[in-house]
Amino acid sequence: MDVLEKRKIQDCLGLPTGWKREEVIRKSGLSAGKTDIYYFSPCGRKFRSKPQLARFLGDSFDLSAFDFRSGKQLSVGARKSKRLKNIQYDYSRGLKQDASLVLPIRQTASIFKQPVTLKTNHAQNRIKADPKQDAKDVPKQLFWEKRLSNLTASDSVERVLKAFDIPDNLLATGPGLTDENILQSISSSLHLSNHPITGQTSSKVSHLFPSKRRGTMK
DNA sequence: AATATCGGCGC
DNA sequence: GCGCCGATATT
Repeated sequence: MDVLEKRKIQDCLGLPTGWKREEVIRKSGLSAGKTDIYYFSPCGRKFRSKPQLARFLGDSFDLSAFDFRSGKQLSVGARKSKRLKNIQYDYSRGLKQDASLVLPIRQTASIFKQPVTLKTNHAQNRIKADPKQDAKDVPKQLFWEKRLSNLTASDSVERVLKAFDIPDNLLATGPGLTDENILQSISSSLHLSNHPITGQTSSKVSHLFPSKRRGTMK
């Protein structure tokens, strides 16, 4: 791997997942030597200015502290200090919400051992298929809705839309679940099933693990 | 036509 | 001086 490639990869570190920053040096003309900065979103779209980036991300993102040229966040102390040696490397703030586009599918792999019961309707088998039990929902990962955290809706010009406000009588009970997670959870429930959508119906504290297990939104 | 590159306006 | 984006070159 050559030096240039290495440099590019280092530029990627610190940027939100999937985003890439490119530095192009002009090699001819009156402005030879000048460098242009480009960003590429996870879906491959190119951005060549901060306003363009802001238009794409929408109003819910604060890019005021983001320096487009350097790709870094301006630290609060950077104003008066000549020494820019140790800048805070927290770019995840500004672009966080738009990060990777991982589909919200179940990702349980076969390498994770799970109990399996073979069921047949053959007369000699003790365990037969139980229609009631089989109709139950397949198990989901706890707080699987968090997989939707980085997904946002876009309008016709690919501008990210701001999420709806939700009624304040809806409360999340899981760790780190935000209002956006709730909205995404409800939306996906509407999309995936015909069943009525309810909030948490069982006790807040599980009788199995009274001290630990918490409920989540259905 | 789409993309890469440079010019140059305007703050 | 420099960011931004239109103009022009390139594929």
